[in-house]
Formats: sequence, C-alpha cells, structure tokens
Amino acid sequence: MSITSDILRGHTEAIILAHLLEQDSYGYQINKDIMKKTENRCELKEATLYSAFRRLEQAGYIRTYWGDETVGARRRYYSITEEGRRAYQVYKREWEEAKAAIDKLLI
Amino acid sequence: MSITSDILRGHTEAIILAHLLEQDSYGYQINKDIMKKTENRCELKEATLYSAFRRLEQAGYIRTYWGDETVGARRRYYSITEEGRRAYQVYKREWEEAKAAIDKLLI
DNA sequence: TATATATACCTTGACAGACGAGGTATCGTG
DNA sequence: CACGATACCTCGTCTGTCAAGGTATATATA
Repeated sequence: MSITSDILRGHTEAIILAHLLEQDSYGYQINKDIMKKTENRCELKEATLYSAFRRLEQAGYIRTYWGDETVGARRRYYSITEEGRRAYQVYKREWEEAKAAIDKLLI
Repeated sequence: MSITSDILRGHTEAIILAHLLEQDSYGYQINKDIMKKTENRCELKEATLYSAFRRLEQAGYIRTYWGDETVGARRRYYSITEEGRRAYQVYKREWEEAKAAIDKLLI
C-alpha cells in the first residue's frame, strides 16, 4: 500500500532538507532515495519535488549548483544552508508535535 | 505552537471518525473536543470541518440527524456507519504506515 | 541502424482540501 | 438591549500535489 499524497503533504520540504543534511544531492537521486528508504511506500512525484525545490530556494534554505559531469545528463545539485538547517529543526519539532497530537486523536 | 494545516491535511476525516467511534456528536462539540484533547494544538476550522462532514456523508461513512433540543440552538448530530468503521480502520492503518515512513525520512 | 530504457532536467494547468470572511438563529447575563 | 457563547452554514480564495507533456544524453538490444 502506498501513502496518499494528502498524508505526505506538508512534509515534502522537511523530507528534502533531511536528505540534504546528509549530503548534497540532486533531484533524481533524492527521489530514488526516498522510495528506497520507505520501500516504495512514499513517492514524491517529480513535479512535486521541483516545486518544493523552488520554494526551498526562495526561502533561502537550499542553494543549487550544476555538477561537473563530463558524461551523461547534467545534474543540478542542491545543498542545505545554515538557515535551512535551522528550518529543518523547526520542521522536525513540528512533526513530533503533530505526531503526538494525531496519535491522541486516533484511538 | 499550533500545528499547520498542511500537516493535519488528510487526517481530518480520520479524526472525525475517531470521535464518532466513541459516541454520536455534533460539529461544535467535535471541534471543542479536538482542541481540548490536543491542548489547543490542533484546531479544525469550521469551514474545514463542515466540508469534511459533507464528504464523509457522501461516502456513506456517517449519517446525520437533528437533535431534539427544546432549548438553545438546534444541533445536527452525526453518527458513524458500519462502512465508516471499516473506513476508519483503513485510515488508521494508513496513518501508522505514514508515521513509520516519515520517521524513517526525518533524521 | 533503429529502438527502447534509464538517467536527468523542466513547465503548465487542473484539482482538491483548508480556511478566511461572511452569514443566520437561540439563549443567558449584565 | 447589547454582548458573548452556542450552534449552524456558504462562498471564494489560496496552496501544494500531480498528470501530462516536453527536452537531452548514454547504453543495451534487436
């Protein structure tokens, strides 16, 4: 069973930031990683991913640069900023709170 | 800190059904209960609540009837159906899976 | 050589759920 | 009689998701 987008909604940015905390990465790879980590239960669709990248960049939470691949398709890498790290901590705490609240409500 | 609507999004129906599992209730009361249970962290706005009621009723998960209050404002009560109980179990399992998945993704 | 698949990026427009802002009516209290 | 609490409701807007479409490169296969 896969997780519906409405449940995932609101967590995309946190999920992306979490990945970039570990290491710089690029869209296609991030997408793959998410599916792998969750055994194909979560899939952020490409369009969703890219619109999240735009928001994160506009907010100053990530920076981007082009990879220097000499072969294969070019890659646009993303790296998390200091502001992004702080934002992640907020996202993370929000998630913990939401989790506790929903757990209380769903008996 | 209150929980953003995007995080709650997708759980409204499950939260309502969970309440109706305990006992029949009406909009205003359900709203109050949710805030109380979560120490004012979650608040489903009225418009949100009522649109969720419509969806749940259309899906056959709840039934409604008017209370027989002789004093005070009339109340529209909601009760969960058998189908609603089954749907709740699905929502609940989805939540458990989503929780596990997001916990894996947010380090 | 042609074609398919995987990698890698991107945009547009539509959809659906949340909610702000507005409305109605009843009752108790100062 | 004004006001706050209780109780219901609708309309229109906003925002994140995603289906559907596009581009280009490299490799394997027929």
